[in-house]
Amino acid sequence: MLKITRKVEYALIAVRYLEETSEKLVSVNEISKLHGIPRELLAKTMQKLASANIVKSVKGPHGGYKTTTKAANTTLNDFFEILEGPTAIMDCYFDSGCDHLTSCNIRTPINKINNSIRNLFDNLTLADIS
Amino acid sequence: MLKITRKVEYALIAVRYLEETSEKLVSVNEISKLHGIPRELLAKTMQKLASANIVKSVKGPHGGYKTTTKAANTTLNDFFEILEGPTAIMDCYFDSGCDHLTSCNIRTPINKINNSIRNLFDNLTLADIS
DNA sequence: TTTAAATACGATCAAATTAGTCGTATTTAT
DNA sequence: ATAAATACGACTAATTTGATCGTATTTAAA
Repeated sequence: MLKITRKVEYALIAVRYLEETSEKLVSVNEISKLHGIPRELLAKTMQKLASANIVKSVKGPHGGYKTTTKAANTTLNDFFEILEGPTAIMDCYFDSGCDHLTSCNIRTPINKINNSIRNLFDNLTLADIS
Repeated sequence: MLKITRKVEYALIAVRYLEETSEKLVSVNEISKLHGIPRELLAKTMQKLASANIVKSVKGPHGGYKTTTKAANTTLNDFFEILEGPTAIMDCYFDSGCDHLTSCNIRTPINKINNSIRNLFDNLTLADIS
């Protein structure tokens, strides 16, 4: 519970590395070798960041990624959701295929926890945690 | 990521049910049937809460559980840790069997996220989310 | 214009975590 | 004695997460 996934870990590592070497294009290969991250997994992660405009991708030889201006201001909530879909402490929050809704006595607690976490991550940007 | 586990879910349901019917002893059987929770799993969960003094157990016929005075003031952090062990967003926080420590560029971010979450859950009690 | 280095993306396999079950022991009111 | 309850460890099943593979696409440079 409450562990971040590898995807998020790798994405954080990559974004921070890109910020350090800003301007220059950096390939997945380089990051993967330097930080001992499985290449293909990092590649997919970068693709998600690219389609959310956190990083810009350039194909072809000497291609790679660099951060966009958007990167630093991205909230943790957005960052997490880009990589793993909606953030919620329980699935019933979205799915609502729960059988026990009538007898459910933890809706209020779950909502409160949820809102607290969301509020926390909505107010922390990547820059804030650097 | 950031999902609560069934153990926590079941524990919350049980504690809230016990609070409603306070004073009276309630058996695992009753809670499990009423809320459609696997009996044995709930039983183990209650045993953890009992050994942490969140609830008091009474054995024998007409035995069961009831909440202690400690229950309502328990922080979410304690509650989660009783059920699942130390809360941290990454294992390297404890294990520190990480190979990449020298090249690790996300220690600061991880620490900041960790502290934020811990701070959040240290300042929310079971009573607060009711 | 071919080649090689890069991203893009879906499918599949492996590993780890979480959820649930089972068996047996212990306590205790009746 | 018996039955209803908690206590607890071992085991199995299901789900989620992590990693790999194959193939397509783009594009700089020989």
